[in-house]
Amino acid sequence: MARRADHTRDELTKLVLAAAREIVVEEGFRGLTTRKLAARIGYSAGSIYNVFHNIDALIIEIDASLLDELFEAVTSEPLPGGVEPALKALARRYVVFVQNNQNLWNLLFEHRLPPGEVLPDWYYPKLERLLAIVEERLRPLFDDSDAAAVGRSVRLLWAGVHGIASLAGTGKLKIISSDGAMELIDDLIDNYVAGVRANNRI
Amino acid sequence: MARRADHTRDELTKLVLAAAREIVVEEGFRGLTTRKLAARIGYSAGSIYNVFHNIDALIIEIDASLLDELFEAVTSEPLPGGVEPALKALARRYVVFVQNNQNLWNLLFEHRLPPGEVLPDWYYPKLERLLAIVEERLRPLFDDSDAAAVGRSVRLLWAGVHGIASLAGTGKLKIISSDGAMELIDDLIDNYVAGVRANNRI
DNA sequence: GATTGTAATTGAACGATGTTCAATATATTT
DNA sequence: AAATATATTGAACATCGTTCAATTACAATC
Repeated sequence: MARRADHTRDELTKLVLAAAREIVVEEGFRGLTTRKLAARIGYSAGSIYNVFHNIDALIIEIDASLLDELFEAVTSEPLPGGVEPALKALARRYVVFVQNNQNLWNLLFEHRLPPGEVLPDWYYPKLERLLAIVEERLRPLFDDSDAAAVGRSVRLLWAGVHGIASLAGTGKLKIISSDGAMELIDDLIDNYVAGVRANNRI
Repeated sequence: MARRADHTRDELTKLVLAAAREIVVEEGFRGLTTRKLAARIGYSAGSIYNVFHNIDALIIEIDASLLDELFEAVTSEPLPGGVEPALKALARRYVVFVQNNQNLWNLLFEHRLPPGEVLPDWYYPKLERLLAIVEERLRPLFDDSDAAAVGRSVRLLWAGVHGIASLAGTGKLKIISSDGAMELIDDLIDNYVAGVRANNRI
């Protein structure tokens, strides 16, 4: 059989992506194989390669859509005023999103590109605009001239929250129960921001 | 061929472990395969399964020895006095160790057990005694009665440093240059500890 | 409408992977 | 010397991602 006209190239792309997400949601990212994917959409494994260069490219696409959805989840409602409340609300939405999308989130953070491969250029802005939300709320704590310090804080908080959520999610370190993650994050924000206030006297 | 007496069971175990570490150091943890491992020690792939239940068990063993070495690296010299200097020194030794053992460290934090499998009981104390070092230095910041708060801080700082080192190491988020990781960690310690001091007034 | 060109789809194949296991050969015990 | 136990192997199994010649349907051209 060849050249069915069941779907356009574009439809097929979306079909593959949707089926891949389903598999990851149901079975985790170890369950995502080309043959299972092909079976689910009623095409052959080879057809996937007509639409994606390889499985890594597929995964990157899923990751990208996840980041878009995180942005959506984090910005859909207005944030409360005040630095700490805003940051805590952001972190809470982040953690809730991660918990609601555990398997997909694991895909995003546990998947490693083969050595030498790099993420496509369009990928990074999706992250940057997430960082920008944090930066906006953090800026009042710093002197206008000290843009470097703000950038540092944003990245530090992002990495910190990621570290907590990651260790809580995998349980690998047995450090943090999933419930306790939010507690730790609140602690981090409370004390870090207090420290910044104290050290910057603003 | 069968039943050579080249090595005792114990020697073979150590041979396998040593060869596995070499491979990971040289090629990253994706390079670690049973056949390559077998070839390097001059045995067949099947022999590895005489000594380790499977590859995951082997990796856990490598992880464990790495944690032991980290403990060694972190405690070999006395820490400076004062909370911030001690914590920063600890973090610095941690980061240096991670940088000096990048591929092995990636193995430790990127390897995931298959769903359902759990780490053996003897694994966790190796982590706990690392956390205990941090806790010892952090305790002066807290009221004696507030043991929960100290525990939170320890785990939070550990997860935060892990998050920073992890994102710096993988470059996946393009957030942090490897050089900048230490800067972020210092920032975290400086401001977090200042915040704890301010909030606890001790 | 017939001919040509283009692009999609497949199934088989390739070289890997982790793991299992009967067969075998050596040590050890009786 | 015979019997038992154990270490070792190599082939086999079921996977995996990926490639590609062959096939077929559609689109463009005449």
